[in-house]
Amino acid sequence: MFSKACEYGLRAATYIAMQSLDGRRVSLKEIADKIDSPIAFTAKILQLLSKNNIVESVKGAYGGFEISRTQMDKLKLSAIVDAIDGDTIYAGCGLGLKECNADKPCPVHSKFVDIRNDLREMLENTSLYEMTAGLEVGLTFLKR
Amino acid sequence: MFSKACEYGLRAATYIAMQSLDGRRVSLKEIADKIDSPIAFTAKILQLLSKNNIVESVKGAYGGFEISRTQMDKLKLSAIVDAIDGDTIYAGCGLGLKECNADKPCPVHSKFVDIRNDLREMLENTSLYEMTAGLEVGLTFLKR
DNA sequence: TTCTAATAGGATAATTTTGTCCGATTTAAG
DNA sequence: CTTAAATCGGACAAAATTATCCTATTAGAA
Ligand code: FES
Ligand code: FES
Repeated sequence: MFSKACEYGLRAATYIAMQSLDGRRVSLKEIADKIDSPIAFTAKILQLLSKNNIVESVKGAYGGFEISRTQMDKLKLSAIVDAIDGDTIYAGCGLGLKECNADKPCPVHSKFVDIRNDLREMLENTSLYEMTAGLEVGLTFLKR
Repeated sequence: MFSKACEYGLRAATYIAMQSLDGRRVSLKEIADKIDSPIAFTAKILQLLSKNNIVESVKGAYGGFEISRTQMDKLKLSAIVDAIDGDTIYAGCGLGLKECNADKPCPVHSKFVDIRNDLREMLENTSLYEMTAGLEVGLTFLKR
């Protein structure tokens, strides 16, 4: 569904948000450990999220990553997916035609757009703050 | 969403089904041309579909690929996706945890399963025969 | 029987994605 | 000022996916 990079990005942002709620800035090392991701690869993804103003990065000693309380309310999952995977999910045709195009649709188009729209709506309506809700009380997990 | 291989497989099977409706057995070359796919790669995919009894292959001169009328009614898109991409779509977690597991769900699990189930149902309920309907009358396309 | 056109299948190559390494830079503490 | 801990960023490496090439095999037709 999403690329590995995007999956790591979603998990990382969620973990940062959760810790930011407690006022804790977190390091790359801690993030990679808590979401079970390759550390150097995760660094690249966090750089990208930082450039897209999705997470805030602080360099130097005692630095790390954080997300402000107001940001994690406004920030939807779609922003993260857009930043990492681009619009392939929304624009791509289910059968792999160059782009999805209702004027010259592929045979699954009408059924596929419904599913894709549901996915899009879910991503656009789910905030990072919501993502943290179950995590804190141990109902949901970012690693097993 | 699907791998390139799977997209080619779905398009190829659909084209074969459509031609089989007219009693025409089609060659690899024709298929690749009509669905705009790399010929040798498409050959691999058709081998796989043939081994999984999704298409029938006939070797030698005047050979090619075909799908019987009864088969294209029974055959659902899910069979093709299963054969090529396996169960990653159904079993995979939206955030990339090892497997999707309701007992230790990720933060998007509850929302994600609904979308994934819709996709699964669509694939399981759409027959290859249905796929050919719009194609013959020029309402849908396998290439642009 | 021989020729020809087709799929089968193994080996290999190119590309993309994923992942690692290392030095540069930044920043706070001592 | 020096040191230590952290991100940044470029180069590189590994793995997976996509794509190509070539030979073997098959089977119909002349
Ligand atoms: S054209 Fe294929 S999904 Fe829209
Ligand atoms: S556990 Fe993540 S989608 Fe089910």
